[in-house]
Amino acid sequence: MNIQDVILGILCKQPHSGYEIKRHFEEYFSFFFDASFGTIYPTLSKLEGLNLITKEAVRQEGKPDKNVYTITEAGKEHFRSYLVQPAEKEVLRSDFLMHLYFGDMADEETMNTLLREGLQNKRDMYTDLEQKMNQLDGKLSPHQKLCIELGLVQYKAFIMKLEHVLESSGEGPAPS
Amino acid sequence: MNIQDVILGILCKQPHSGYEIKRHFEEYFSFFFDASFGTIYPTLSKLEGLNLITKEAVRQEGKPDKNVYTITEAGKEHFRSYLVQPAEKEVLRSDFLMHLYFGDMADEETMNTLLREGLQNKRDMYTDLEQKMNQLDGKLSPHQKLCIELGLVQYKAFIMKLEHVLESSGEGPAPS
DNA sequence: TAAAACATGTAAGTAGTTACATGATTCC
DNA sequence: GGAATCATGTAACTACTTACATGTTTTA
Repeated sequence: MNIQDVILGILCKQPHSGYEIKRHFEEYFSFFFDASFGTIYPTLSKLEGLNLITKEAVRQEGKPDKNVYTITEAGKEHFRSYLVQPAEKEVLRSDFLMHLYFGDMADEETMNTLLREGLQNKRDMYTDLEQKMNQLDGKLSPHQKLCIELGLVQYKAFIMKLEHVLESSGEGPAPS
Repeated sequence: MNIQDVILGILCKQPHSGYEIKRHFEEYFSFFFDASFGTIYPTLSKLEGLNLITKEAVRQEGKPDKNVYTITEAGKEHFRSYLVQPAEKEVLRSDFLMHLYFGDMADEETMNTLLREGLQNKRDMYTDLEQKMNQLDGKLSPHQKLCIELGLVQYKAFIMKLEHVLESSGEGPAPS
């Protein structure tokens, strides 16, 4: 998986500008993928050069003009070949877990802060994702809904485990 | 968090060669961090140049010689300053979820394979991690054990959700 | 009139991977 | 003698991020 595949996937459904693609990343799958404008725009140029998408300038009222990209038949074919490949290994990079792993070298105060902030952070992520699912409910395919639900159950498991640990460590109940 | 911090953290406990550091990555935290030899060796040279670690050639019997690196006081100080920083945002990159998200564009057979392979993959990861925890039980600090447990509960939640989905999709019970 | 949102793009740098290259030593 | 493991390193490349640069339009 690289950004090219993801952009082609988004454009399969309907044409979008680079700005809209970035919004799509944030709205629909920020929890398992992200990319910056610094990658999106050059990638769109590259895909256009490969004739996998075409560009069209669109004037807007009340907003600056935008470049809207449409996928070509070759682009769709390219995306289909991505889709039937086996999924690559999932990669997690967690600075929280790294801090926790080396926790014995830090003082108790630092570790308490780490755990509390880690817990609050996951609670916020859970709430955001849940809200997103409720807002988007009608627009989501069953597959897309499952994506979000898989995120939610994993967050929930993490939260419950950490709450349990904080509760039984003599710090009193973790505040909700 | 970058590789430098992680290597310094490992060397805080005891001196290691580059090869041993790679083994440590694989054994103790492959599920939330990884790095290749192509990064480890240049990073060790760089850390040595910064006087954060020192190198010593060690002859071994029955094995090739190795370069063993020891952390300096400056290196320890550097690592401590990493440890008290707030943890960076966790990053997940999941090709499985991306495939699932675009599932409507694939046929049923492809999606079934994806879900089954995704489930089996997580089950394998769960088993590996569980085995590791049991093997390492005596060597692990409570913090380190919690790291692994947080991994396990999240894997478990993913597995249970996917099993439930596969069971109720008329495909018969998912094989264990 | 300033901030926020919309919109596009580039340049420099970071942080890594993969593949290559080499060699010792052990075990089957 | 060949595979596996131990061991180190480099070169080319990939894939990004961050910061910079610019400009429009709306909203408070």
